[in-house]
Amino acid sequence: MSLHLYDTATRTTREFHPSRDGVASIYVCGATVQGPPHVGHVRSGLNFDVLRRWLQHSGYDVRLIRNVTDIEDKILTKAAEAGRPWWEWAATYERAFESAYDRLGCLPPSATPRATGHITQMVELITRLIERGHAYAAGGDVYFSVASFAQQYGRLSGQRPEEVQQGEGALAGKRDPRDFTLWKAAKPGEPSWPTPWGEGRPGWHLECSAMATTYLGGEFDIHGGGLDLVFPHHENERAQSAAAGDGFARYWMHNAWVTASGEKMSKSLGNTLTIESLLQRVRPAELRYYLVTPHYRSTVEFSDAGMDEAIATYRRIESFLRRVVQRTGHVGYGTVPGEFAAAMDDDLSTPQAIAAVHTIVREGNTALDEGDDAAAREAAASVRTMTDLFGLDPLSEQWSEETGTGDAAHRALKQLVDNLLEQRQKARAERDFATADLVRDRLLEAGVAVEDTPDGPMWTLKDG
RNA sequence: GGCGGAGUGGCCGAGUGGCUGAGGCAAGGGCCUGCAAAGCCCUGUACGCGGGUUCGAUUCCCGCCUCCGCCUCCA
Repeated sequence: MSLHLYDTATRTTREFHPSRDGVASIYVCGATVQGPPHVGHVRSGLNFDVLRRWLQHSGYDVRLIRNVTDIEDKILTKAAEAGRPWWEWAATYERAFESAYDRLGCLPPSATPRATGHITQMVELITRLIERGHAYAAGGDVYFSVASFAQQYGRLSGQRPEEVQQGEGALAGKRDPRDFTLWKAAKPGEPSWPTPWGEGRPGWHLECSAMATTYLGGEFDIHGGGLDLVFPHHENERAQSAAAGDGFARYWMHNAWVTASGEKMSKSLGNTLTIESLLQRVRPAELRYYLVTPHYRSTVEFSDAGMDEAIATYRRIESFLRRVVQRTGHVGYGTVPGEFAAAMDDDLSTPQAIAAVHTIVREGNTALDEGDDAAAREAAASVRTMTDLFGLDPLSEQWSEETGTGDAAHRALKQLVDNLLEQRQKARAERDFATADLVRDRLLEAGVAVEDTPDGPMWTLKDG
């Protein structure tokens, strides 16, 4: 089976055929950098990171563009309220998003273009639209004429052009309430750029069309983003680009929400959970496991119980790999079982793919118990590869406990613990279990959990 | 009002016209273990409600109930 993806535009699952052989081009709507990232924002980044990894594994040269919206009403408002320059505000949260993606193990996109760096391309796109009769300038603003594109408008989101309303309200120069803004005339004190229609700044949707085609060409493969972007954002992007004569995206993918108490997590509801606060109590890999394991089109109801379950499950996989390393030394990468590949090819059915991981983990544990080291190693190698496709390989540089602890400090700790464990082993050999247990309790108090295995004691840092 | 998604065992969460409700978590029993932990094995009266189609529906069709989302900035 080859890769099939659910396409929002056709509401069907279609076989993936890239526009250029061997290359997969993806444009993902990234962050509007107006505040700190929360779990929901990051879920989107994570979902598309998994898609990207799977495409790469399938042999594609992946071009992934994830934009940064760094000019927009809210950024201006919030920065003004805080008495800070808007560009500093945007840069601050852009770094916060970068850091969150990074800590959660997202591979860096091919590029992360900013809206403010592509004004020229936007002006050019507007010019094309005006020439073709799909846009008009009015008093320094420029609008897209929905009526001029009515036969295609609304198809992505299933709206009827007659029913559509844009939220922008009745602006002065708008000829039709359904029209939307491509370019906004500058108000006094606002940042602005010169254009043939006067000083102004980008409208909401224009930047994505301009950036996507700048980097990926007039026609590209996948356009992704959160479900809430389908209308009006993506509908309008598509209209702009198609009206300008570009083929634009061939597949539209949308990830579902992270909810809290049944409601969508959003800033306006004030029920957001920032990455910053979450990572104070869970390890990044565990949070990633929680967000990446459910299907990307299913809502994730965020809960502590759910998080705890993810932690327990991830640790089961992790401890299997640790056991194998302890027994047999370094474990490399292996092959992916057919069920795993089939699940991933079926619109990234991650729940079934992860079930395949668990099956191999169980088989590998059994092999360990039976002393079949070769089988255990093979299972472990397979598990590493599968989890790596989720960005979760517990033995990877990114997640293994050896990193991030500070080398000298970690070496010292390792030596101290190993010494104590040596003493404990001696006590155990002499059947002095009181001493052995005392050592174990002391270590646990210090945050080091010890487990005895047939291959000797294993220890891990207990967090929290 | 327009468009769309969802309701499966104690919990999370797949899936299918009948064969064994995938997988995980939790629980109970067992094996292993100095103890603990981990691991392995075994155990589970499900598919929101009411109709219909069918030899047979959780799965298809109709109606209803409940929850959620987009249509205003939003991943």
